[in-house]
Amino acid sequence: MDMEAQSHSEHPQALRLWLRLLTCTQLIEKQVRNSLRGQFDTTLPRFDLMAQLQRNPDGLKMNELSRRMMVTGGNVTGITDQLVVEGLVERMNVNGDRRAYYVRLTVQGRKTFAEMAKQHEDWIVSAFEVLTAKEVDALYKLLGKVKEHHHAKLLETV
Amino acid sequence: MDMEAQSHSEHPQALRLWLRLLTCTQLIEKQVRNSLRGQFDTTLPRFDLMAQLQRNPDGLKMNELSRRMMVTGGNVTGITDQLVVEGLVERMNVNGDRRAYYVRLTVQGRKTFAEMAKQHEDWIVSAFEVLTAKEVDALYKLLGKVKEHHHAKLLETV
DNA sequence: CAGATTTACTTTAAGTCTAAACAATTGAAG
DNA sequence: CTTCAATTGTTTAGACTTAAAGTAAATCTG
Repeated sequence: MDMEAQSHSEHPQALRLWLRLLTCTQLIEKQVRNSLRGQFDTTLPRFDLMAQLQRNPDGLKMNELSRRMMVTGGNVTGITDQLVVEGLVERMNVNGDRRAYYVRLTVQGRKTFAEMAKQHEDWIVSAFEVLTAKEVDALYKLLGKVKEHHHAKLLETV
Repeated sequence: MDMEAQSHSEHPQALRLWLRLLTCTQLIEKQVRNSLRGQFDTTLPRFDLMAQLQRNPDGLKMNELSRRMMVTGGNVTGITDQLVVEGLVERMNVNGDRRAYYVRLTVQGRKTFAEMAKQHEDWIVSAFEVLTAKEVDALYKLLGKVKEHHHAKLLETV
């Protein structure tokens, strides 16, 4: 029993697809959240922020984090504050711009994230292990079209 | 620039797929949230709850709503309270069980939801209009496998 | 039928997220 | 140089979400 249960047959196929897409994402996301909490006593937003920093060892400015994580700046402020208190990330001044700073992983942050990332990868691989390599690729391409279409629509009215 | 930007090539394809799945879902979901707020001054959770009730005209009990919406009971309590205040849903006693009640749409609720649902359907159809009917079907089936696999995994260890 | 367990729902505390208002700094135009 | 606009980040108010504890009613069990 979930979101897409009982989607009526008169609904266009697009609506059923949307409900299923949402259900799949939520199922996997909930499992990742629970595992992060149970095994590492942390949360998905914290993990996501650290993942961005792991990919950018020199650090990212707040607005860059905000853009990459697709959340508002105020949100990033709060999550960063917590990670700073936990000693996992640090704020560093930007030469020539006293408004901004770089956020980057501390040594402890890199170590902690590496452990989590390994587990996280296993969870994700497990979530899709039912698909063949070809199916993964097909799914990836189809979603790519949807994503590009969304992007194109945004530019349309500019 | 989004979540899946810069996913490193050494990451397994499953991880890239997950980031893209997440990105697609978030893009569409954010657009729906914004439109619901802008055009109807309401939120996605309120809409989702009303959508469940629309499909079940006789009403649903709180735990049924919770299961279908895949959120906790406490959450449903809060959303229902608001919709009751707004006159869009009502609580009705259940014969023979004084702990429970049915939640169902009021006349006003049905009317309001019908207007929103029409728009909502357009937004969703538009999100996937880039795909052919065959592609929609393929995507639907692939996600179905992922969903069933998740379900099967849960039963595994019982 | 009395006590214990389960079920249905609510409340609470804490984290997440947003939009909007705010503060500080930078940069550009006159 | 001065003013004005844009940029960077924070704060605030409000909604959503969860897990866990709490309340009340139903059900099971001896």
